[in-house]
Amino acid sequence: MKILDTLSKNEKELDISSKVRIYLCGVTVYDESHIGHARTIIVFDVLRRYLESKGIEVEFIQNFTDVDDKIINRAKRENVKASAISSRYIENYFKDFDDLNVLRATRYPKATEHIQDMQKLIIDLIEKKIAYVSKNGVYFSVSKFPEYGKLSKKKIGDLLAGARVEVDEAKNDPLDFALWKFSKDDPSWDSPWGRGRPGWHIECSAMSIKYLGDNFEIHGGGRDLIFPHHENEIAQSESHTSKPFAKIWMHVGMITINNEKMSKSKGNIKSIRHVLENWGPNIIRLFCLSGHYSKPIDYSEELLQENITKWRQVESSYYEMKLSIGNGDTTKIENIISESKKEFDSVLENDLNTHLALSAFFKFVNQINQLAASDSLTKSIADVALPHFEKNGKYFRFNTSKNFRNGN
RNA sequence: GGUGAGGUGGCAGAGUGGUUAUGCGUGGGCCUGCAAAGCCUAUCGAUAGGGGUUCGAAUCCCUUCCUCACCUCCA
Repeated sequence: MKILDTLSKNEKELDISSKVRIYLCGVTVYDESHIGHARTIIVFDVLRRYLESKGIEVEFIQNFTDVDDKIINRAKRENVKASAISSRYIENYFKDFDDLNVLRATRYPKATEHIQDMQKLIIDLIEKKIAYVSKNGVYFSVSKFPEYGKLSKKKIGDLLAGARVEVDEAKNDPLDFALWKFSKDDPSWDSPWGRGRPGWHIECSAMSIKYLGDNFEIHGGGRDLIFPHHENEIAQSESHTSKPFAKIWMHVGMITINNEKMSKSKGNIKSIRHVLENWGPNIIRLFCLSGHYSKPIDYSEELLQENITKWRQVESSYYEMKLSIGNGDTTKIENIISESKKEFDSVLENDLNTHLALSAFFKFVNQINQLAASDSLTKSIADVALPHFEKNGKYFRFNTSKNFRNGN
């Protein structure tokens, strides 16, 4: 299987010689998840299901960032502990994503439960003189990692010219980023350097290495994480292990509304709960998979509506197969299925092109509906076609059986 | 300003040198008590503009314009 690797800018062959280890940067749990989160996670869900369907073992780790300024601010505003906020939205997360039929990850490590692991990593970086302690915390010294910028293709000089880096006299260099921030407020832990909390990026380095090792197969997330988050993760992790961090960096495009990124500040967020209530899980999954994962998808009623039409066709074919009777020749359907399988696999093997995979599936569905319309869909055909239908459907994890009023 | 990704029919989305797939939409028809769904059939492009390479370009090169993302937290 080939996957577009952000770092090398090439499609790279996924190593399936043994278990495939995937680390996906999850969400910061300070509010409801939105449809953009859903897209990234659904794309990885399909990747994972596809690999597993091929008999490949997948270890899938997805973190929760449960220590963060946004969580702390919200906790202050509501006058509760930060942990109350994060546990509320973790619960919320599982509710949303279970309803979206996303398989649970192998493990959901939380930042707050890996403070020791992060501190160990920071200690190592300080010993290597790549990190330093200053007035406000511990910082990573970007100048000690010559390859800094290799993922996002940024040059250090350009970054400085951007002049948007925060000015902080406690840092040796404006580009340096925090590994540990001193603070005595609510979520804080003792450390060799003083009480405080971890910086954002260090958790993913510490947890991915802990659970997946130094050099795992795929590290993923939304495109917006490329810089600075993943860039910083590479700097920390590779400085620590002296090995290439992830073999493939896979980034999922943004969901936009009127061609603008969904974001809190623009107030154009569509929460998963909202979309779920209005359209349901199948339509959301179809919508999220309707374009290539690396490109943006524009959220619109029109596109969702189109997916409703498609979903009805799928439902209809399932219903027809379930209700079919009689015997008949199955060679034609066997050929259709074998074509469909071939096409389905080959487009997914080619950088997980879910849009084309869905096309292959819809083509098959349409064939079934044609047979049904001409009264030639027999039970013997359905017996051959249903397993294929269900297998395809499983990759996308559509909810079928529940929805059929006349289903057996 | 820097970096990256793009600009293909009303919309979505393939196609990396040789009849511009496919789906949605739209028109007509079949089916149906009506509608929806389903099925059949028809229908649309001068592939952002301009130059170049070539027998031949959406596809390669140059150039102009436009869009988005990242450069601050972000899936």
